[in-house]
Amino acid sequence: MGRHQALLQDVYDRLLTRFGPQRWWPADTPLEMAVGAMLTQNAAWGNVAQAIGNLKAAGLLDEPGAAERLFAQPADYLEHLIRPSGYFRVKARRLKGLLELIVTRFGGEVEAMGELGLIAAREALLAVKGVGPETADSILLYALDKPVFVVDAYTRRILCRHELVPEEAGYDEIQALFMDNLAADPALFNEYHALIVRLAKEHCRRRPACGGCPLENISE
DNA sequence: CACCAGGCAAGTA
DNA sequence: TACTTGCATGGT
Repeated sequence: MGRHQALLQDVYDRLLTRFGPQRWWPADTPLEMAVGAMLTQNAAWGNVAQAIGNLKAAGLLDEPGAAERLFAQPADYLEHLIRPSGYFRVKARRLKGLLELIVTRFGGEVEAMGELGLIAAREALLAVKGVGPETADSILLYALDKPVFVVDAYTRRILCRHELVPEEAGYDEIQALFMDNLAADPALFNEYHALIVRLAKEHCRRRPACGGCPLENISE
């Protein structure tokens, strides 16, 4: 464990006290979670929710057999349904790639990926075009319950602002800060990431300095 | 109107 | 390897 243990725990405690448990990921099934992870890339969640709503209304997320059914749809139909989430042509293609992995290697069951273990599952996910570190880790944590910390743009912004990581820090470096300083607990990582997103949405939207921010005056 | 949102890969030098 | 650009919608 590193030397920022107490600080990161303090930040977590403040966020949890302020906002309460977030109960993430907002999805009914592991497949819906994975689809949402793809669609939310550089997109507002409200738009993603519309896209997911379209998929549900079309019956394409109803288990069992949802992955196979989704995978079987023509590209232009998928594009049409996910259109509100933006980048719809690229995302339809990428979603297809993720579904191919799920269907052909795991019998259409997202959870079955967990049997590979953390390292191998992450590798398999990252091999899919359109799945980068954040998307892979989101699926590992929120669908497979693996102890991985998810780093997103908010996490980076907050850490930089409080000078806990350098501006040029890479994904792995930021992830390591959390994972080297906290117990490898999926429930903790789950809640922590969700709380960071909540903080960013609620508080740090267009505010030069975080007045009244729960993270004011954090120190080592 | 401009700007941004829970990224990622392809193109360029 | 390091930097830049394309992708696209809907809300503020």
